[in-house]
Amino acid sequence: MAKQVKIKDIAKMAGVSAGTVDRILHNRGNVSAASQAAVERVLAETGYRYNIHTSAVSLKRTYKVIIAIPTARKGEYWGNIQSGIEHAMEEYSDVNIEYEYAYYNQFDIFSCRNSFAAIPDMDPSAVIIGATFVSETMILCEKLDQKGIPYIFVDAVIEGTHPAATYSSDQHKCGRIVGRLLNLFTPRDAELAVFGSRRIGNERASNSLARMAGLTEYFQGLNYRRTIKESKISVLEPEESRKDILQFLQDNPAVKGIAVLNSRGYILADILSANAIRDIRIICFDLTENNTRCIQDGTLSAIICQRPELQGFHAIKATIRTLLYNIQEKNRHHLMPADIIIKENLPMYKDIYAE
Amino acid sequence: MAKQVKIKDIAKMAGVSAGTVDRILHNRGNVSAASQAAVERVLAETGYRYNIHTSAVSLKRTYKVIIAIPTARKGEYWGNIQSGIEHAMEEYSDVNIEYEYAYYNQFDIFSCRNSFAAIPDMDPSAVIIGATFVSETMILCEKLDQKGIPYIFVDAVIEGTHPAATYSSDQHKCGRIVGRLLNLFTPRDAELAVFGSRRIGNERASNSLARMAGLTEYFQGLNYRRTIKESKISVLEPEESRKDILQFLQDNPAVKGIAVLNSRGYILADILSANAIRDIRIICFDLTENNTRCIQDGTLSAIICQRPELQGFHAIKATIRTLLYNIQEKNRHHLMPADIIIKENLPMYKDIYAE
DNA sequence: CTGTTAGCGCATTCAC
DNA sequence: GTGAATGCGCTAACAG
Repeated sequence: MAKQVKIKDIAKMAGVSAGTVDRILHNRGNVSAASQAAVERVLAETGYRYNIHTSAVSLKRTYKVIIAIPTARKGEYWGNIQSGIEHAMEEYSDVNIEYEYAYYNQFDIFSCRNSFAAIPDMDPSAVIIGATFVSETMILCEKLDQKGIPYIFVDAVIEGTHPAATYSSDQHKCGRIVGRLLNLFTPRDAELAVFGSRRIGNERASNSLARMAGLTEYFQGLNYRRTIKESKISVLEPEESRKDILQFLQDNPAVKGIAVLNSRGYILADILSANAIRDIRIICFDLTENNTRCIQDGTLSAIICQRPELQGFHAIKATIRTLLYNIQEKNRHHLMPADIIIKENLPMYKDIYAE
Repeated sequence: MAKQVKIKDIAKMAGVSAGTVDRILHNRGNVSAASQAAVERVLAETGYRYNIHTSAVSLKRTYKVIIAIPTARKGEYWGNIQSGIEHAMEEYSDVNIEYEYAYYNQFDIFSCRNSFAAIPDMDPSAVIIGATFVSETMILCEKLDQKGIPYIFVDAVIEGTHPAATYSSDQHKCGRIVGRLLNLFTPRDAELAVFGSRRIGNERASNSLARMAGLTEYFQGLNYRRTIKESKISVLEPEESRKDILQFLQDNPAVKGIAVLNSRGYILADILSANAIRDIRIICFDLTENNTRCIQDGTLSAIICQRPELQGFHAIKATIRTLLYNIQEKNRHHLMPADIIIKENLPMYKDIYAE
């Protein structure tokens, strides 16, 4: 509870006026090298940080943050990220920050391309990016890099970019967790299966791949072997997908545990219950409304949840830090924990918000 | 992003001056009934909330929060609650809030009694209570009620008190979770055991009891029966406890899964590994340093964690809300989720803090 | 009882 | 280039 240093104190210590300190703090220029050096030394010594809230009162400019994420409904994964974002915006409503969405359809690469193309001209102070399509995201980031506009990733991190911060989960570790849970939920002699997404190149494919690698690694680390089959679910052709899945199960009657490496576990769960198949355990990702329902009625055994609200919430906090204190943070990559959700602890997660 | 209403706007709308609005906002008195009514109506209509940060700039008084919790080291349960508290205090350092600890020894009822007795005379604006001993806590709360000092519970909620907010977990549900995990980790024909604390009346006994009830209920709900033995661990007499435990295991060789209903699972784990007993699965509570170590080396199978940092963090936020906006919140009881931590997701939880 | 004024930490504007 | 002056939302002290 040491008394906070004020801008006037800094000015006095450096032998200049408050105005000069302010010019340096927000590098507005028009400062002599001598003053610059003197003030910066005092700034470093004291570790001074101005009060963003009182600053906001007199600050004229307002920052505009573009949120580039897929469209989603309330209870879905991206909807939860959005909730966290809006929650944080509300909490920091006294800071002069506006935001605007640049939505895109996560199943449509052209929609993403269009949406992202418009962003650099929206005059953003910063951009929060929920990346789905790798090359589209890289193109956007390159433009932002050129303009010196900071960007922050949620959910996934795209290699080769220069984000100011990232909030995501270690998908490889998530894959290991799924492996362990499958192992727990099924007898050792049962066969297992992994379901990915049908389409490649889009839809957080990199996440799915990392999860797959982790899962595979987990089973390789065991001192015994388990049989693991592979198949896919197609969201776009549900009827065909349904037939494929039933055929797969008929062909592989020994499969008693299935990992779905995305949020569509409920689709599989619904198909199984519609066909009165009750002895197959399913694990998938993301605490969406549909998955919640299936956990409750027991058709889904576990969900891995990566705290989307918290990701959104933190992304805004990081944005504010980046824009207001213009310092580079040492640890830019923040990993969310992977919560294991089963029927017994599900109710405790339902009302919990970001912060 | 609707433009915020300011105190001057309220004054204009109600036909009074800003000074009068301020007097009403902080019920400082010296206001006519007519003005009071007019302003309150506008306040309600607009849903106005003053900016606590700019307020703090001109506010003379400073609030003093007493933190009444058990002493603990950094990595322990109460240490984590304390981290959350200090983290929040740092984040809100611009608001005029001071804090002071009123520590007590969670194993010594007299220490608690002494510590709590001094609190009402410390001139607190609010008190955050980590309750261990029920009657001592009730006595304190009664005094605080009389003085009109708000208090907030973390970790446990004591019945018959009137807290402004509570942050805890549903211990009964936690017990069910432990039951489910025990069931998953052990073969159906194995016997199970539950270890509580030796001393009664203290040490979050109410938490342990609720956990026990939930666990029992879980096993009663199964359509088959499992044998569950009971025993205790004594922290105060470790050597004797060690012998008791080994004796217990010798007497009950069929026991292959043990639930420890508090944070001392590592004690049991250490005893088992010292005696080269490897086929017993242990589950306990709280992500302390010792338990972390045992999860890592595999001697502990799972931990239930109730986000102590988050509890502490939220307790401070609630304190600030209570003191600064003096409104009663509808939902005073906030339940933390119970995270299931196993070897595979442990590393993801290690660095995560409150917010 | 009430409106006015000064001042908090800060950003901005404007003389110098 | 720089300091002094003004205003932001708010509280506090003062005069009526």
